[in-house]
Amino acid sequence: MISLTNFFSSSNSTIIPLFEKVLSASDAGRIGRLVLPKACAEAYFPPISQPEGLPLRIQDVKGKEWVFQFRFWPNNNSRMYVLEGVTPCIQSMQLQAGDTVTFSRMDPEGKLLMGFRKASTVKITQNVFSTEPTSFSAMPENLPLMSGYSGLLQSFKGSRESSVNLSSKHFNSGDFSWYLTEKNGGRNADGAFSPSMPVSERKRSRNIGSKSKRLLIDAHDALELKLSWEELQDMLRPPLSVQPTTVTIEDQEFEEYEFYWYITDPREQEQWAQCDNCFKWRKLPADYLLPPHWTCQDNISDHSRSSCSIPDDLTPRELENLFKMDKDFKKQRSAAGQRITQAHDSSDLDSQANGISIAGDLGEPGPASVATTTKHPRHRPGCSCIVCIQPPSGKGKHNPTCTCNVCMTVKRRFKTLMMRKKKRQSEREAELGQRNQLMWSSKEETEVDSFSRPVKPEVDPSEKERSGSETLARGHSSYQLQKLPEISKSQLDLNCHPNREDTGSSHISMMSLLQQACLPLETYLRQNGLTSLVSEQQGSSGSQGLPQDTRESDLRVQEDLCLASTAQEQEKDVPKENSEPDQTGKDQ
DNA sequence: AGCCATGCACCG
DNA sequence: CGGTGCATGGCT
Repeated sequence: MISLTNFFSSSNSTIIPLFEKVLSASDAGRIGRLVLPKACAEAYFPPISQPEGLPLRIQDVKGKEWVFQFRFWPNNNSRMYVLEGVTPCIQSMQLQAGDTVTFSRMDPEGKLLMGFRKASTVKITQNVFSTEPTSFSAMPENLPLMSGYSGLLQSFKGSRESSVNLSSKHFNSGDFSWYLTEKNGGRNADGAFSPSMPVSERKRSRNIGSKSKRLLIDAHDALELKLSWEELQDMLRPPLSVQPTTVTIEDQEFEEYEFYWYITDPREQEQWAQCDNCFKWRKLPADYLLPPHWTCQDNISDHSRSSCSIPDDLTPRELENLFKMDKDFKKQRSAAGQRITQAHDSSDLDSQANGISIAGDLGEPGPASVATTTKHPRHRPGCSCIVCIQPPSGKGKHNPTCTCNVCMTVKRRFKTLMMRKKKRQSEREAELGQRNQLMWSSKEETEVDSFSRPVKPEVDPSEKERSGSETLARGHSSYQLQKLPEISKSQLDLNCHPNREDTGSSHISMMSLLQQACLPLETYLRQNGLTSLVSEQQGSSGSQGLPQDTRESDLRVQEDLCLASTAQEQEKDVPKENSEPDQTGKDQ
């Protein structure tokens, strides 16, 4: 079983997916030469000026280290980059033409890693690097990494029993640490391979090639790549040994697991759970797997709050913030979903087949993808309906009367949230009635509007560093928070499309509530602390000056949490270099 | 026009 | 004859 604590524990290594290559017949053939996409080779492998190149040490998924000769041939006025001596490696992986090899780098060591993906199956075919604790960066370096990253994610999913760290702290865009691989030369490769190249592979390989053209995108854009927690949820699956209960409702299949799996923000140390009896919120360790039915008595982690008679851990203000975050978060989430969709090259069959949703380049336009989520055939990456959010690969629609764990949890939490919201609203109205009767009609709206102004003129210096794409997402923050009466009157729709709510209708979906209920409340509720954290990390960047009580500030932090915190870290770690397109990979 | 899969000549 | 380096041509 996955331990999220371990999953997100501190590790000093981060895996940076680099690129992938669909093996051609030539690549998989007995010649032992793997043609590298030129852009990938120049971007991610050490620069070579001589055709002889240099040996590259690359560790495969089993931990075995291979040494390939990375070199090029003059070709016309250009170069053809190849890896020589790949045959034994490809043999050991039992790869053939059409299969995909992925290249990654483990930082800060700079160690090169390679994985693979079989073309014949969408299923998991490999284990992730098993020799030592590793981690995935939550932020691939740039867009073309997507497919490679998906391969790694697939790798990860194949090793769900192991502890893998997801960390973005050590990401260092543009920093190529090749010294290790270059210093350790020597070839140990030879052998043969049996090719069986499907005709279609040509086209697929070309797709990879076309993607590689985007390798050298602005490094700043690369910083915008990140993996949202929703997509992280995609990575989390119950162990294979866990068999879901399959239920068919309205011709749709459901998978229900005993536990409702959900992931918490690793940057948070807690999650929130609500008592089934008293509806109080309790703070729980982040790695606690919340069962569908939970009461204060189950709060074994904090005996001082293991009784319904003990006051709520959740303060009214926190709850208030939670609601105010809702709409904005949906906007952000929707925008992220679109970016995910854009990031999916529609011609990349493998990526589609994998259904890996990765928040990719935020600004680069791309062809609309037809890729669906792994959760629901009609949904798309970024969809945040209950089906797609449901971590354990839930399928199909949940109808309003569904009593599955997920729905029950959401409904329960929704109920309590509604109660609290109503209570708070009535309190406020009563208070306002004493002050000014004229405020009756638009109290809530006024309050909301005061919190939902578009981006302030004064901008956090750190935000100025961000790309326009993120600014765009940020600009979507002019949200319209649903008002409680509308929520109350609305039909709960577990399958509402996220975008649909942005139309401003009174329609409210369970999706938004699920976001509140399923995602760690700490993410929403600890803005101040996180704001402080950001301030600390950025030192004298000036963000400390932001009033922590400002909702917009909170909202930005909220967005940062979901989309930009890693980028902030990058900016902190590499303040200058990352603002320029990376040229280190260029040939000298 | 550039990339890349693959053909093929040359060389040991 | 197999490996190496380069050339060719399809494809985008």
